[in-house]
Amino acid sequence: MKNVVLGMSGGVDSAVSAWLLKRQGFNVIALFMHNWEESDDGCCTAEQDFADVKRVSDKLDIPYYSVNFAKEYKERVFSYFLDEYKKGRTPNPDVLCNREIKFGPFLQYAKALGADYIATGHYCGVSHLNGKHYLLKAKDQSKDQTYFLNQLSQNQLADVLFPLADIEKSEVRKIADKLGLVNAEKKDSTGICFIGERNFRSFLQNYLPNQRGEIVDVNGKSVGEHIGLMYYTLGQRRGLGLGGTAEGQGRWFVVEKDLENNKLIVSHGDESVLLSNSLLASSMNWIPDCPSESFTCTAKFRYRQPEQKVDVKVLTDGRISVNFHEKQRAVTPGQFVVLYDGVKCLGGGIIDEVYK
RNA sequence: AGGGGUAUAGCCAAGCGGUAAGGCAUCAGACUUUGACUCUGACACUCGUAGGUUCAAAUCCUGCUACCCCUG
Repeated sequence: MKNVVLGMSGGVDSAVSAWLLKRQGFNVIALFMHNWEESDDGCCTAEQDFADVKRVSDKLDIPYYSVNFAKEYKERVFSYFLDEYKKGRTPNPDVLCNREIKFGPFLQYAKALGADYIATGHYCGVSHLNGKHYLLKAKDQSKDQTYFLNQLSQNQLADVLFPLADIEKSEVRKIADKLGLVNAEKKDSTGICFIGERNFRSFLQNYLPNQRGEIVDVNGKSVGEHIGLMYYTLGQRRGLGLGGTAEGQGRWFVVEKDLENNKLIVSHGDESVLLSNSLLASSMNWIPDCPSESFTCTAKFRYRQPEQKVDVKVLTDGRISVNFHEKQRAVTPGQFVVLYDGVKCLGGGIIDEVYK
């Protein structure tokens, strides 16, 4: 009997994953990760989650353990997260969390425990052909999480199982309900992985100094004050506090950050200034290999966005240039561009430059 | 201290005697394993202020106050 170490979060997805794996004949071991030390009042959600892991594991009659990677998380994910914000970019920590934690120390720990495979409750699939490993989109397109896994290497994908590849989310809920799992109705978790949902501003404020500055419109006219550039991202409209003008109605959007002068540049009503035609991305990861020097495929520039048609060119330094068939709104440096060919996720990279 | 204009929620802004449109912001939900976007809902017993006319005023009249503009 093969051993599978399953990352169990306390949520319904990984719980049902455990049952599915067990039904497939695996010897399932649940492993809960504790990766963030709550220093503030964000009261013990991790403990709550672990309590759910216990109850689910008992119900399914599988052993469970807990492991703490808070140090690794801080060093490999959180530091990057803060660095990006310092540069005025908008990072996606959860992509890194997968590459650096779940498929890093967690994977190694599982192997040390004697795992033949690791598994997670991600909505995505994996397939293997001629020694190559492919990352596939989930059957439930609306929940597909390949975007967050675009940085996984061949080694990281070699021995992983994704039990939810072919199951709709609604089905997962039904199974949990039928099994009588305590988290059958538990709300999906959101917010930064392991850190959770919290007031973004007050959270960041604990780690980064913020400097108030001027908000100016596209013509350079001062229209307000911002509370620190790091709190804003391109295309954002909430939190600006800017009201109506005599010129007409419309919403204000963040168009650009001027780090040098600590100015936030906004546009009123006209969103066309947020549209771009192409981008440059680095830190490319290919799954399994770069298809060719230039090709056409689809891409996402952020999670939960419909795929867009693009032309990709691989540059000599390994970066890629991506041209959009249709202009895209608010493509943002720091976010990942993830490429797809049908159901296959081809990999992705970090957006460095965006061109109008 | 000559003349003219404007004063409606945090910001724009309808209303022109019959019992306060709309937009933005804000807040709350929904959506969401980033940050956003998006969607839904809430949001002026009151119209600068004090009086007056009227069955009835934000709407008409008068005084006051504030701001703006023009001429001195």
